[in-house]
Amino acid sequence: MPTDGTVNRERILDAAEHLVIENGFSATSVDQVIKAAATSKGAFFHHFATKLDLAQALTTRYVNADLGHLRAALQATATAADPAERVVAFVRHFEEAADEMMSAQSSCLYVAVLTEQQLVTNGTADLINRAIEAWRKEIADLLTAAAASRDVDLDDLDALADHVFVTFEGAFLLCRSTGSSEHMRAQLRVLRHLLGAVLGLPRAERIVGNA
Amino acid sequence: MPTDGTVNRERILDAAEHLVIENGFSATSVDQVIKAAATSKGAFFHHFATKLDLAQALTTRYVNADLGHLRAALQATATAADPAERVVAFVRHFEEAADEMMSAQSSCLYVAVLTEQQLVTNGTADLINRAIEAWRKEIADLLTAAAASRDVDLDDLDALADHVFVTFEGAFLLCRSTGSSEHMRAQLRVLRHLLGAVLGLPRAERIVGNA
DNA sequence: CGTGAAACAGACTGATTGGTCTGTTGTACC
DNA sequence: GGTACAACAGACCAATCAGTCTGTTTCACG
Repeated sequence: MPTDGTVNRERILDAAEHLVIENGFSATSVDQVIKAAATSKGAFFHHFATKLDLAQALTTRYVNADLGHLRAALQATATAADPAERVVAFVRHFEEAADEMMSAQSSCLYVAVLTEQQLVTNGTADLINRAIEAWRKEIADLLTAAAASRDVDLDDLDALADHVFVTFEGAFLLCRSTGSSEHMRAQLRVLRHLLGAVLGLPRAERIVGNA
Repeated sequence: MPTDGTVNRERILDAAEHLVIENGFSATSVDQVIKAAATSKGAFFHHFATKLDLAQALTTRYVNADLGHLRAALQATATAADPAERVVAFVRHFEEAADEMMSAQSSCLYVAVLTEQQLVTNGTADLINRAIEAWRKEIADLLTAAAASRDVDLDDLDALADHVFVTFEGAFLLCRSTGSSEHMRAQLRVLRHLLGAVLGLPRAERIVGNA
């Protein structure tokens, strides 16, 4: 093999991810990506057959990172004694990382992908669905344990679990529109309070100890 | 005046709104809009100076419709006796309209606009911000009344009010990704339960009477 | 040391893009 | 009935687009 191509490929993906999140997929031209990655057309189409291929590769990598964050949060809260408190700690974990996350990216790649029907139908949305299902499953498990230990009845567990994803994506859009990134942390905090309330946690435990 | 131009202008906006929500703004060409509206290039650029002008006009109209829905929901629940129950009724109002809304549009124009930085910086996002602020203000008022009547302490009212917008937008994305529109109603239902819980409504009132 | 293939570089191409320009048509008003 | 102007229609244009093609460099392996 000649020089390791994966290095340049990652550089292209880095540049493309930033541009696509910032401007959208169709609004980002291959030439722009090439320029930002300081590479050439030959290199780009050596690594990606078409521009749609780039979207797939981009999303695959992003989904994997996303699932990494999910696993990290599960691991960080695995030691929690009470299942309901673990749910709260799980959300707080992202709350504490919110500002750093928002300074690294102004929005979410999922938003850019799901905006364009061509990316939804070409299979890129399926990659995102895998992430959505993973979040749903893991959070539903956390909620099941919490509901059981507190003896509360949560009538649509999957939908409640999905609400975490919904909050993330909605908060990303709120941040974009207003131009202020602090909404992410604020919305995660709201989510934490709401989940605490529905799980019957005492108010003091919900309010105190903010990130 | 010759034949009323506003009729054709509205036809162009209708066609553009559908295409932009479905495919995104940059992925929608002026030629596509012209074809869908069964009109000509001359007509298009007679009504809109540039393509970005179309985005502004599109968003202005969409925001006004959005604010109309907000006002309608406020009016429909104005008769509610208890302020906390009005909050729940307010959300249920959208819950009942969710399926119809999702069959009319597969996503939200706000998502398409906020995806592209060029639209955020050119002032189109400011139009959306007006809508966001209106929702925040009205819902914060509802929540203030509800919190007072129930003697509960909601520590960040604006953020909690914003969570309604966040839920809508996040649910739109969830629907797009999964391809199933029922998530909108489900997420609004989750929102209703969560708000009911944080306002201290008895569980029976939260669960019973689903849309 | 030669050879084959991966990893580029960049000139080139046909199609599409947003936008312009030159008309033509309809009609309100004098 | 002339005239002025809004409301179109559609040919046209330069720029940009995704993608191709022909080379050149680099290196593992025999």
